[in-house]
Amino acid sequence: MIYADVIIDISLEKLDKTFQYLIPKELEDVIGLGTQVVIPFGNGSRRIKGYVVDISEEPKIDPACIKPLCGVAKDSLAIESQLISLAGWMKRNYGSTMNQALKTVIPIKKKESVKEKKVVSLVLSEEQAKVEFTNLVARKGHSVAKERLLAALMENRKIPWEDITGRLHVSTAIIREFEKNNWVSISAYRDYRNPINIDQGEKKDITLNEEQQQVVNQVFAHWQQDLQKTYLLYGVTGSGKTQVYMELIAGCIERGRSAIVLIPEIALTYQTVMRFYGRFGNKVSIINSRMTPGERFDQFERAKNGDIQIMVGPRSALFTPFSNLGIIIIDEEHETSYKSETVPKYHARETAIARAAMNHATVVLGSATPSVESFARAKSGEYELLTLTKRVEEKPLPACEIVDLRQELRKGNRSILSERLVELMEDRLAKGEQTMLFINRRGLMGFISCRACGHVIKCPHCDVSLSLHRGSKMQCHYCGYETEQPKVCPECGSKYIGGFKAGTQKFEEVVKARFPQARVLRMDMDTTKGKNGHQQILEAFSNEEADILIGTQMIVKGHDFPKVTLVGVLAADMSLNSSDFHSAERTFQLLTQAAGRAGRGSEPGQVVIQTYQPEHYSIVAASQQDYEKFFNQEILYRKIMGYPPAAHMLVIQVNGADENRAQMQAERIAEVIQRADSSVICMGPSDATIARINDVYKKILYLKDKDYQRLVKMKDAVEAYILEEKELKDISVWFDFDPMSGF
DNA sequence: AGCACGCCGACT
DNA sequence: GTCGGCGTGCTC
Repeated sequence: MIYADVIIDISLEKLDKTFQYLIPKELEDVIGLGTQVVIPFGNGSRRIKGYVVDISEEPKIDPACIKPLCGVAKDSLAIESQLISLAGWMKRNYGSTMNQALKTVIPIKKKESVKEKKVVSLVLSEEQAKVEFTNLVARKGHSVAKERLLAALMENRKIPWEDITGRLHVSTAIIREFEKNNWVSISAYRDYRNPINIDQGEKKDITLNEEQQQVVNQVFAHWQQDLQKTYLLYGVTGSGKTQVYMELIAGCIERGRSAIVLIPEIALTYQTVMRFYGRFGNKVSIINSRMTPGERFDQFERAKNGDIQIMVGPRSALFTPFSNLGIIIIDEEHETSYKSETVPKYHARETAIARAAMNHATVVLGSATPSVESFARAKSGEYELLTLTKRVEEKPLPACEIVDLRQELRKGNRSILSERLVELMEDRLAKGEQTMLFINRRGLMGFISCRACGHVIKCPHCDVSLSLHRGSKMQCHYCGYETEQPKVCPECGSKYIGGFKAGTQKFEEVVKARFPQARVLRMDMDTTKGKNGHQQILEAFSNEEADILIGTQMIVKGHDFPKVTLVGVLAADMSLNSSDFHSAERTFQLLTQAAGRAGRGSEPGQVVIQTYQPEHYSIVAASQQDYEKFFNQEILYRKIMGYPPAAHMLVIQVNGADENRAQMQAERIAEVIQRADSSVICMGPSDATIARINDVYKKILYLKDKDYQRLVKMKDAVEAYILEEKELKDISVWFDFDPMSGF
């Protein structure tokens, strides 16, 4: 007996679960994941449509209660089926429930998200209505609901559907009856929101340089036979990867296929988007995180209807329902934002390749600093490598210097600004050129510690250091807990307790004090809170309203400031010291990108990297802008240590409010894994880096194996165990394959 | 969403 | 007792 898990019309949140149906023998070959089927539903077995989301041989309920499904729906939408089977793929490979996977793939139509409002309007004339109303009243309280509705309609001839079922509390059966009696009419209307409220960009004719053209030709040549292939476009900063993307997209559209362009959220700026509008006009749509769910939903509808051919957006744009997808481009493919942080914890790169395989489409991964994983695959021939080695207009790479902060300290300079950096900044100020100072705040920064005993002030709920904010308030970044800064150390009573000076705010003060004549701008989470906070600051800096821009990661992503000739990296090792095997890779990427900001205009650029570890290979390679040198060192380290891409990892996180129970269950899960396959390396359980968030304890199991599918099997074994154990209700288990950030 | 079931008050 | 209306809960 083969059963199918069927999800009823996904647009309805209330029926957000699957139902099991028996697959008739003659349909066993026809029905697969994503097939749209007709099923008997509810009392009276009325026939409705649903999608097959899973197939199994085990009945989940009493088999006698399972009805056979009626058949395959004829007018089934190929795109939806495809996205549903993609969701199934994600469920299998990343670990989640089918519903979680479906929700990431298909946006749920909430009431407000589809702007399709049903309105009930009165057909009866005022006199007729009065007559009917008195008739109802004459029944002396037998039809209170009908009275309510009719009275409301007499006051207001048009009432939205939700108001009737909600505010008036009248059931739909009554509205239907009114309609049948021809008392009211029900009308629905919809209109799309259009995010493109910018004027058409000026069209620039782009001519590719020889190298770019060659890369494009290489892909086109392959398209003669087949579109399905994955490329890694490795191009140094400023080599014009975007032009190549656009040429490929144009070629794709000529062939009648659509394109998806993924861009990290942080780089999804006005500038970037305008380049696409400039070239492709109204064929393009965008989605971003600032849009409401409704706006995003509308853009997906436009894609489904074929109104647009190109979708530009962050990770989630991968699920744009194009039926004739031809190419998926992932810009800055090394970015961590391509890995989902919520279950299913999918990676856009792998998922894109899986989706492309369903459409016979091309995937192009682009980066100046490819992830070690991708570059290794390109080297092994799994991806085809395309390279751009020349900067557009042959601009030289900036000159890079490393400053050893240990020596600065020996010289007696306790400031965070080295002598060399100060000297160069003064020079730029005198010449009227701009400086960017980059600070990596994702380290141990801005916390309060005691210099006498070393005690660090932490959040009582989350076990992370509190950071100092304006005034003397201290706040937890995870849960928002706030407290007053203590005057003496709560541990030893020493009064030598204070901030570790290094937040962007603090740093801005230092720079302002050192260069009182300079105009300084700061860009971080605090100053970009407003709607266009980002853009305002970047525009101000671009218009030369400031001499110095201080900021975190967000200032190094893809903005062109021609007047910037000096980039200072304040403490390169900050990211180097995190407890994550990606730390060297992250550092190299950040440094390379920060350096790439210098010398975008006519004047050559200069870069100063301050560090306590000047001999570290990622810093040396970054200063020389030598990716391959870095890669060769890094891949060696990954191989020795058995980290991806040399092996695959699976992190299993066990969450529970009761620490002992979480620990015990984590141990049980470890046993389950050992029993399932003792050759898989399984470590832990141990505490997560942040052992407790919002009073939920997190225990970590960590598996390693060369074979990804073997880890998938371990995940399946754990899932089966959880399903079996009813007493696991109070704990939750998450899977994270090849994690990108710490855990 | 739609359908049955069961409760409740009024009327034969 | 029975009938119609209305709220509630379930649908493999």
